[in-house]
Amino acid sequence: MAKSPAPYNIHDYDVPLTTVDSVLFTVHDEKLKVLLVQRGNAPFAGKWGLPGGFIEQGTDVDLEMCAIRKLKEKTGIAPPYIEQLLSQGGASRDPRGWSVTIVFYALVAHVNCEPHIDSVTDVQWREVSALSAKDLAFDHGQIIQLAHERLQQKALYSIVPAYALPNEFTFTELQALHEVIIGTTLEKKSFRRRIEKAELLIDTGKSTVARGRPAKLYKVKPEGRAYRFVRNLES
Amino acid sequence: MAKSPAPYNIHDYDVPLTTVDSVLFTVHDEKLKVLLVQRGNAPFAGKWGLPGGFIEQGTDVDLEMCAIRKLKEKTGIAPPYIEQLLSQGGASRDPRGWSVTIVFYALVAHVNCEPHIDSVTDVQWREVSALSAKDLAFDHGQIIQLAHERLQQKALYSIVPAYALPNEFTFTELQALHEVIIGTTLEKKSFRRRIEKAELLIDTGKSTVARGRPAKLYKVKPEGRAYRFVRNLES
DNA sequence: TTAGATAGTGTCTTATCGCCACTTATGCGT
DNA sequence: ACGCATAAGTGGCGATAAGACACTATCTAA
Repeated sequence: MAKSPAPYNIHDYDVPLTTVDSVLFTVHDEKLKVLLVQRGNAPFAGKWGLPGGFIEQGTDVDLEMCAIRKLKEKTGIAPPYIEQLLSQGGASRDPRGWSVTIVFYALVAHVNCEPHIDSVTDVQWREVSALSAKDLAFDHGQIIQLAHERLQQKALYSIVPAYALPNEFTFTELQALHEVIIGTTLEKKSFRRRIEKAELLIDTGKSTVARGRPAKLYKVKPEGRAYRFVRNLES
Repeated sequence: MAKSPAPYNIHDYDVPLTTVDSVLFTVHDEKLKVLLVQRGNAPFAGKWGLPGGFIEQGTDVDLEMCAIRKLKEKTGIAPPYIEQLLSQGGASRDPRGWSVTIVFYALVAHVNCEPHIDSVTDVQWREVSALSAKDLAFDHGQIIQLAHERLQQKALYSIVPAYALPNEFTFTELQALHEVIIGTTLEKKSFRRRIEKAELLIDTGKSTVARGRPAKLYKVKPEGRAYRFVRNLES
């Protein structure tokens, strides 16, 4: 327990193996998907797990920046939305010993990272409803389920899921997205009333051109990003 | 980056100084209070901070159990309610280097730990509204504020604050507690409607004896503890 | 010009919430 | 013993919000 102030030695403390992982969601083909990475090293080599890893003490200024760095490496871009989910830690979740993971969940538009992901083989979008916890590394199956439940709450009470859409989107697209996340249909009028009351969207003035009546295009208000925002990809 | 499976050496990894801290709330004299501990060692020796510390890898099975152990050491009992708040981590929050703290918040009835705390000098209940962030160790002032905000949400939408009361309590006591937490008054009828609809309380059949009409005594349903519960102190 | 398709609105009904007065049940002072 | 002060608990009205669903609006394609 000798403790000289300046020279800090990690061996003075009973410190667990600490990592940062993220559950990155997107929606494609009307299905909710999550980004998984095939592990190259033990433990769980060859299995698929969440993107993440060790903190780089010289690079990462805080936990969120660490999570963003890892996601950027795997997808090519920083996600427009990220938030801390929870931390899991215990003696038995990693065969190497006591470990802790700080988990974030994040959203990204599928189109914005498709090219980068298509170019590698060890990173894939996987449908959430088709995942089996026992096929995943560590306790990542359970963590994904927790993240999904949190995202479902967000879909019911906020417009956070909008960050899984391109910058400009229609009301109908947003509703369809929310429906995919929560797994049921929503009333059109009620949905619109709720979103309008929140006043978190800006009418861009533009409209879609397609079969049927044109739909107004909206984007998320910058102030709507009261939660910590990451990077502004809009013009 | 050499990685032999079995022998695990902490120095192979860039691991931060990881600790577990808790924000333990109670209510006494119609004021919301939080448990603080005076630090004996550097950094911030002499300053007051949250109860917590390093994980004991041989003792603690997971993060929550670690938090409970620390609280038991300081108060003499395990809190009837505890939940993870968030994790803070960064390069500059601890002068010793990159550090992470996993923070829990918890509730306890003041009467249940008063004797133990009165017997020591380095543990105190401190009024939340009278705290100044700059007088506290690390970023603990900011963390307490976040915990308070979370508790306020719980007071508006759940009966979690009930765990800061003795096992049996009246509706009026519960309402007064919620009012202290959120800092405003609540409508009696609306409050009762909300609590009754949730069906999380059991009528004990007993009543108070005092001036005025006797009040029914309730306790929290065991199933009301859908959130992870800690220890059942009731008979 | 019209049918089909999709966007967006009007409006009735139903549930919920804030509000406040009223009733109920006790202790206590005289 | 009686009524008054005190605190618990309820009734009920009007405002607001939420669900349901038919209706209108505006485009493309043939």
